[in-house]
Amino acid sequence: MSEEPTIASARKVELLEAAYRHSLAHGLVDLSLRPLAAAIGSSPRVLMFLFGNKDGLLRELLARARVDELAMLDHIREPSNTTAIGLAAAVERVWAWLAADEHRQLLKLWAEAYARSLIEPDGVWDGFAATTVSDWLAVLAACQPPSERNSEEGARRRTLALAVLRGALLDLLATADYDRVTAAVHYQLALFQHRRAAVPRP
Amino acid sequence: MSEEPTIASARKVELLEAAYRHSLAHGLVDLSLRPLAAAIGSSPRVLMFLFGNKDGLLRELLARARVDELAMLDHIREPSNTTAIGLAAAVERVWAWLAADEHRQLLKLWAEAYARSLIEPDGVWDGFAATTVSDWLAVLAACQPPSERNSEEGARRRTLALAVLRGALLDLLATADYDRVTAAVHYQLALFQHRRAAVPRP
DNA sequence: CCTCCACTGAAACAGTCGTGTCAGTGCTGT
DNA sequence: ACAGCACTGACACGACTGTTTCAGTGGAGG
Repeated sequence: MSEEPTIASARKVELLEAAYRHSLAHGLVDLSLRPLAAAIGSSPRVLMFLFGNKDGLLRELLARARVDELAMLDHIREPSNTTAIGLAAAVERVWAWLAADEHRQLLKLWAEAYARSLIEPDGVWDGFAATTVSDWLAVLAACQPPSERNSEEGARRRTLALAVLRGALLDLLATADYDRVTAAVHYQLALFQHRRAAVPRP
Repeated sequence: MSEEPTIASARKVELLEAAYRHSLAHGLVDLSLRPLAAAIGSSPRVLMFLFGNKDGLLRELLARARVDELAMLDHIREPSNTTAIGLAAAVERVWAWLAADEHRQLLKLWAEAYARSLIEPDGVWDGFAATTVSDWLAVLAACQPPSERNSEEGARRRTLALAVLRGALLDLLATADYDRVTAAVHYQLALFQHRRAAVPRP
């Protein structure tokens, strides 16, 4: 009666990786066990055995996608783990990663999960959107110099940086117009050089 | 043999409006005819008769949502139809509309349709994401003074403005942290006052 | 050798899906 | 009064869904 493993195993990670590749290509909306199993050389019976149920598989797929996302975030501050590289440099590096062709599928999957978690905040999608917001904000904060990091203006600046990156990403995913969107991001980088702008109206 | 109206009719617009309200509350992902019909006091048979098939209904729902979106865009330049109000003022007005509580559901529906059209570019969702990008960019361009409108920098500025609005919207929908996100948008408005920033590196 | 255990195949379960069929309603114009 | 049209109810069809039941594999450890 050990019908609920939920732990790792060689075959499980192998199938999860295959299912992940399939999800990157076809999205999660229409995911169903029989076609998925047929595509990755397995059977619905095995998927149920290894992941408990469909929600368990979905959860592990989202976790797998999150691994790729967090790996990117770690790479941002890589060259200098000790000194803060500044918000502008962080935005530039993140954008270089987001705009790369090979990440297009992953980012579309991310957008799908994000939107889904806005509509169905319960169950599998619970907190996905809110989690990525705080993940990214934390990384951007870590890139700010300490004096800026703890100020009110610093919080505004990193929330704004996150908005620019996410908004530009949405644009890029829809239009694939790399030049126009990248020019806009670089324009923002120039604006960011003006460290202390006039404080907005109260 | 008139089994395909696809045109307007009193009952049709009434049911479409009811289905639209239902979609705002529950999203489009799990929409299916029988529960929907039961919720809005109709029957799957009638929905099929009036909309042809489920895709027809979905198409009209997306069109209905687009009506609300375009009505907002028209309201942006309302007070002065003749003179351009400038990009910063346009962003401020759009953000006021986006951040209003009563539009939260519509904007979540919009996010869902946007993400879906990225993953399934064919069929019902065809071009939804790309269309909204160009719709909004056109409105922002119309708000720019003519001298700015046709310049390279003007194009960068409105693409950036769109990214800030969309990114801030994503943040707001996920965290509902109105104060933090609005402060970031206002910070960007201050940055926008510096009309001619240093040109980004080539 | 024999047992245990991770894994698998085939088939069936009850339920839901979109859609089609056939038969009506009830109101409108003539 | 009668024809026509917009709309509706009841029901069945085949396909597909997640999940379960039962019966096996095959290899590793005692």
